[in-house]
Amino acid sequence: MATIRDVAQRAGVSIATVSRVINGRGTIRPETRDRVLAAIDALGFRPNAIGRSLKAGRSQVLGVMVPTLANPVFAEAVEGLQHRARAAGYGVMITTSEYDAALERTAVETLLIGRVDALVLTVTDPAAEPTRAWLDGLDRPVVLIYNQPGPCPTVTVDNAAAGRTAADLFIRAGHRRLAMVAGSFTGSDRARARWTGFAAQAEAVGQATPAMVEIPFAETDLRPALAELMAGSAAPTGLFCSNDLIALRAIAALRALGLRVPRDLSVLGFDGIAAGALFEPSLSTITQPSRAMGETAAALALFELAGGVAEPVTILPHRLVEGASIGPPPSTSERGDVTSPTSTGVSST
Amino acid sequence: MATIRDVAQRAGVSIATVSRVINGRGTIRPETRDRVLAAIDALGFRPNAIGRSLKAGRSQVLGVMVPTLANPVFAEAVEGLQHRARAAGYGVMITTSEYDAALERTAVETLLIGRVDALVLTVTDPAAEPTRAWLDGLDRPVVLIYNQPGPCPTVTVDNAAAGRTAADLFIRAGHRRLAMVAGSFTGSDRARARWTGFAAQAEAVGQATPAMVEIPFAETDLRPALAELMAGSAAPTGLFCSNDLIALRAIAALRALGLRVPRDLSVLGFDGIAAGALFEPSLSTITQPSRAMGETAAALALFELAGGVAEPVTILPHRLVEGASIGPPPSTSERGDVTSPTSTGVSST
DNA sequence: CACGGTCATGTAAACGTTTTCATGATCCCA
DNA sequence: TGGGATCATGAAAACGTTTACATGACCGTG
Repeated sequence: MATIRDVAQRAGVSIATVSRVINGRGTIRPETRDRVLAAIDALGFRPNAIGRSLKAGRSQVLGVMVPTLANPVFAEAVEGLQHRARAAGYGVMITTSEYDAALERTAVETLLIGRVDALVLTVTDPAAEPTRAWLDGLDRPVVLIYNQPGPCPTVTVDNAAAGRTAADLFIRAGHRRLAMVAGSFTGSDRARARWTGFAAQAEAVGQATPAMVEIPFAETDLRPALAELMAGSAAPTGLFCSNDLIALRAIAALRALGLRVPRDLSVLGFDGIAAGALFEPSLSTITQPSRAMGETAAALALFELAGGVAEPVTILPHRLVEGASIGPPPSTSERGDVTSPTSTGVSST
Repeated sequence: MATIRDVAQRAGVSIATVSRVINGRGTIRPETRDRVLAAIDALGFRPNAIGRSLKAGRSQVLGVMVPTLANPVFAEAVEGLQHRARAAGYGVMITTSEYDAALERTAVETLLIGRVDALVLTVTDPAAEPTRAWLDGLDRPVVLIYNQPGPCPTVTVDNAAAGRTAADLFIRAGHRRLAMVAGSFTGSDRARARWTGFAAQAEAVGQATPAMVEIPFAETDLRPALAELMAGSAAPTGLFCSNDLIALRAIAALRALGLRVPRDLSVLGFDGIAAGALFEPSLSTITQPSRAMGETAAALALFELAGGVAEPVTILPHRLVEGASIGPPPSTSERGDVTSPTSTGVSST
């Protein structure tokens, strides 16, 4: 690997001159510049970013942590972020927490050791205590994405409002008994915010508090939980899923249970992943502008690196996309009964 | 930000001693170690990876380039790769090429400038000439993933064999006219390999060469292309899609055209993304072990960094997952006709 | 023609580590 | 009790850049 010194020697100049040529700083005699460029070319010299970073004190790298890349929402955000970062000459180091609050800290630690200039994170809950503590102990710009506004500038949608919109949609379609399912209400601040808006709106029109169903993130089979939820005469007719992946799994599980969407149960997702629109029935969902969120987060991080002070909260617009997975509630008589298997993770608040 | 010098001063020792404590090298008097550790703790000192890298000549970072993170296949591979890398104390810098061969070179350049120790890449075609040239001009370990074996160690599945398996599946179900659809046969070496096996197997049993349909990667509406393909009496009864995303879009497009899967057309995907199994009809597909491929690629890269010489080709097993999207071919009479709209990207070889 | 100013380039320090070599202290055993 | 081995630590060089400062050549002007 050629160094700046090799180039200097070959071009018969000092390393300072080479550096000036590379960075276009100072004044150089055209003939000298040509000699240097020729030497750079001949040796295939590429300035060493590490040496450069050491001197500059900056690495030109953004660190990103999301729960998983298996959820297209995060993958898209990272893609947008990466795009924006590259445009600014920044690289992106990535890591995943796998929805594990304990892993989060060490994962971020990995990024910090990699000496990223700024961080863009989605954590389980920025307000929860172990997290909040190390979060504002960080000595670099941090931008939260998807999270509820916390101790750092946050790029998100209005989850509570979206929850209200969700309830409204069901209510206007005539539903009177609602439920919501999420990976973990306690472990995800955004799921909680959506729940809050959802439940509040249902209550505001005099309905009972919706049922609350939690299924572990790793669990892909929703049949037991949904069978239990749907058993009995007080079963909900509208189901709000805290993300599209869960919504699609729910629809598949209901199908397996012999229930049809939206005839027996109306389903609403959240996120707006591409697969939802291809589904039959097409998934009604509340879309987040994931790519734009990633881009915005990158922009904010870069802005702070440039010395700016970012707005504490940047709310991007969510949008209701009506598909075919929501219909009118069934009249109680026309729904077939489901046999309830083993009880799993269902609670009512 | 505290440096090793600050720690040394506070602990009343030299920086060499601090370094030894940090890295557990050499022998240190317990009492001295404690003093140093206390100083590190008090100052919140974290060794600067840049200084460390400069000295070591290694950055402890792997660079990854995939076409996009929007395809769960790549996202999962990156997740696996990241996981494996982190276990070895390596970070992962990521970039996407957006399926653009011209962008690939500059994207990799970005990674190189970031001084990654090794690269894991999916390129459009490692054998195509501009690519091949810069690919083996690289001065670091490079591992290809998903690509056909090229000038560097490659982690992939046997795409040609998978193509044959695909054809076999259709043939055994009684299909006599097949077609394959891909984003770009010329731009994707793996799509081409699948095609080769697929077509060869069809021909081997005396069938006509399957029809070949190309749709640009960005195009999500397959209706025009499929309408044209399905028009006329010689329409195929089996459609092999070069990835699951395309397969799901195809099923949705066929539905929109009034055609049913598998009654009017059997569909087979490739990749094994999670959404496929949730679909109605569930998608028959050939799964690649994406996460394992990412992990393996990381392992190979790390192995080469450790001085090993990786096998030129690592073939991981693909697996046929039979869903409900493949059935017997329709008798010609029972299929409804389709009106053919504008002609687009259909060719027959 | 002398002198202030610009131009073109070189010298050397600095960034934060790791590591080699050197040094003094301590130890063990003959 | 002396001397080689081991222990504990320090001094300084090196990694590859950037950049402040220095230097000499040249130019134009009064």
